[in-house]
Amino acid sequence: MNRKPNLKDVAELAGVSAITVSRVLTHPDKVAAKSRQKVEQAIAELGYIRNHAASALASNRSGVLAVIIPSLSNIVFNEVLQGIYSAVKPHQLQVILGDCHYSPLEEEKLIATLLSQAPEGLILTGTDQTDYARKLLQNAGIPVVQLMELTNNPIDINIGFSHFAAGKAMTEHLLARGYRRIGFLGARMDPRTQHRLAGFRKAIEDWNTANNAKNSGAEPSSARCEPYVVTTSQSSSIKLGGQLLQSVMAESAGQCDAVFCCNDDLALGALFAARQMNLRIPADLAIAGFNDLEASALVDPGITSVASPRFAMGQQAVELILQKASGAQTEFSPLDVGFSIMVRGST
Amino acid sequence: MNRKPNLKDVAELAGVSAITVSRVLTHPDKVAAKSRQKVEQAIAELGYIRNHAASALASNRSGVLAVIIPSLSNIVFNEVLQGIYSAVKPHQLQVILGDCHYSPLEEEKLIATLLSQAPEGLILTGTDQTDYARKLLQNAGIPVVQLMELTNNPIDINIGFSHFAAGKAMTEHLLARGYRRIGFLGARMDPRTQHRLAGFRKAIEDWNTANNAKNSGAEPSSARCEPYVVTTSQSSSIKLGGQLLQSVMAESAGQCDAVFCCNDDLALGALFAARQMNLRIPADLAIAGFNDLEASALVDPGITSVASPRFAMGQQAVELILQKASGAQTEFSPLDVGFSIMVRGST
DNA sequence: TTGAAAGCGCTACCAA
DNA sequence: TTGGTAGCGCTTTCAA
Repeated sequence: MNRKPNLKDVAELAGVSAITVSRVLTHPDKVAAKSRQKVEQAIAELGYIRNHAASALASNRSGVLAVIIPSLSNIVFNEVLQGIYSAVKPHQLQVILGDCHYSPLEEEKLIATLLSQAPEGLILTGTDQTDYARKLLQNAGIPVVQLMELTNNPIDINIGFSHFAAGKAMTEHLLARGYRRIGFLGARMDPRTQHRLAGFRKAIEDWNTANNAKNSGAEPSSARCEPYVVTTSQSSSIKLGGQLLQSVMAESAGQCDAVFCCNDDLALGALFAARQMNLRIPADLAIAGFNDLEASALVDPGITSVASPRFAMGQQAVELILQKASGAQTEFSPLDVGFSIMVRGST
Repeated sequence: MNRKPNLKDVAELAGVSAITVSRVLTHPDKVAAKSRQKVEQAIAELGYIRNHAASALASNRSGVLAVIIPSLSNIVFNEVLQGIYSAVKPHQLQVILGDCHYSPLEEEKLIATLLSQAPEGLILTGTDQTDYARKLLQNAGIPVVQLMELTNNPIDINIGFSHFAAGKAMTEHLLARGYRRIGFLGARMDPRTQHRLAGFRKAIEDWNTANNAKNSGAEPSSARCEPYVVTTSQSSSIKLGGQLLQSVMAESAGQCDAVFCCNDDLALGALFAARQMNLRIPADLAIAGFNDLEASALVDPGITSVASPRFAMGQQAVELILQKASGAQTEFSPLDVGFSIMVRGST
């Protein structure tokens, strides 16, 4: 026989019926030890591998979890993925992964494609899906997680933290440290980056308001905090961080005394460039980042950054999907996993 | 109607037969424009999504490409993945990805699992599969790529470069620069790392032999090159690079004048640690790495490193799989993509 | 604990 | 260009 063996072949060899073989594969404990042994031996002998498509069709369970991330090159999503894989492991689930390159339209297409696999659940990054994508997902009848970021209008399950609050908190940290001419370096400007920028602006606005109130009458100009915002749609890289630092220095006529980088890649690039410009850090220039990458803690000085539980978010996403899929009627209000500011020498 | 619409529903609504709808989905050009339009409208109206399992079962084509990498956290494999995804895009293929954590046994299990999806092809990292895994793959009757590394006994298609040659070439570079007390810092010690180490040893052995021949009679000890090898099975990280540098300095009683790190993470860590030890680079200590990460070019001094075409390897793997799957009888001898040494300030 | 029959939703094959 | 028929390999349901 040359074709691949199927259930029936195994059954014949083992001297049982096909369904018994099927049971050995899915509920081994519901089969008598004797039969099970015979079946297992037949499987080994034939090198039988169960046909997933047939199994999925008959059982209406695909055993597939779909995941869409915005970028394969950004290590941040790798950590989320690791969490997802670690949580998936004990359950018989395969992950199919899509990369939407930060594009909601690509994401929409991917969703349509991935849904045809009838996944048990779907994990998305961010909360900015197209209307059509939302509709597709609502009709799909499977648990959906929007990860990394919070929204008050989730499709289904929502796990993340407020990038606005994080951006605001980091800016407040810089203000508290006495920096008053603060630059914001932003690349790619995806929604989460924009929220960080909004938080940055709000913190400065609040500070200026509060400060004006105190010093009313006095010359306000010297007491104001001056924001310098430099952004680009280019995708983020270490190198770009150095370039953006030069831009902000040019724009501020060298007055900028701190930069808040929308991620740690930019921050590292800014740090390297600042060294070459002979700026002392943090005396001449403070540098803050976002994501708390390993390198940020190890460069000298260490870069102050925003940490968030990425691995745990990935795990939670899987767990909540499985809970929901198994019919638990728990209410999943948006789940805020929080963030923390890792203060280091750069600020 | 509450259940999900199927082909038949679409067919009825469009006033055609089921098979015509199927054709619209797979070979739209083989259907009259008029019918096609009706069908497409019906699909949109019902929000129909084709059942992949049924399609795969009936057609015996899964539309799935299986990929196994040793680590999700190592950015090196991300670049390979990006190549794979970019090549897969124009073809209707979904990627299912497994992470075997550098373990051949986990890899074997993953192979068995992934094969049940009847993938059109399978991409593996490295050439160190278990015997059972090899047997599974040989019986699977699908194109298999072993990527990243060369072997003279490939399972099927083999694309990569010689890590031995690269390790040797880098060491020769250090020797040519005049370094004589060279350390090798190795972490995780997967097969490719071991080949790099073997290349390191060979280069030094060759050099000592050649040198002995020239200076026969003279005091050989001062003319010998001294290798210091420090390895650990811990997984690689920037931080670990600093620790290993300290070990090699301790072991060599501070005599070590160059370190070849098995990857750039270690090299970065070594660089940061060397700075804190007030070592001038490359005067007091040369540092060489492997993989040519972005940061290696941007730190000061830049880290000399081995570059390889990772993105292109991923692409090629997909392309050769598709070629082979479509019956092209090309002979695929191991494909050496080569490497290059990026010389920078650190050496 | 085991088995027989039916059918999941789609596509290959052939015929019109 | 279109359609009818059959069947992919498995699991569900029900009965023994």
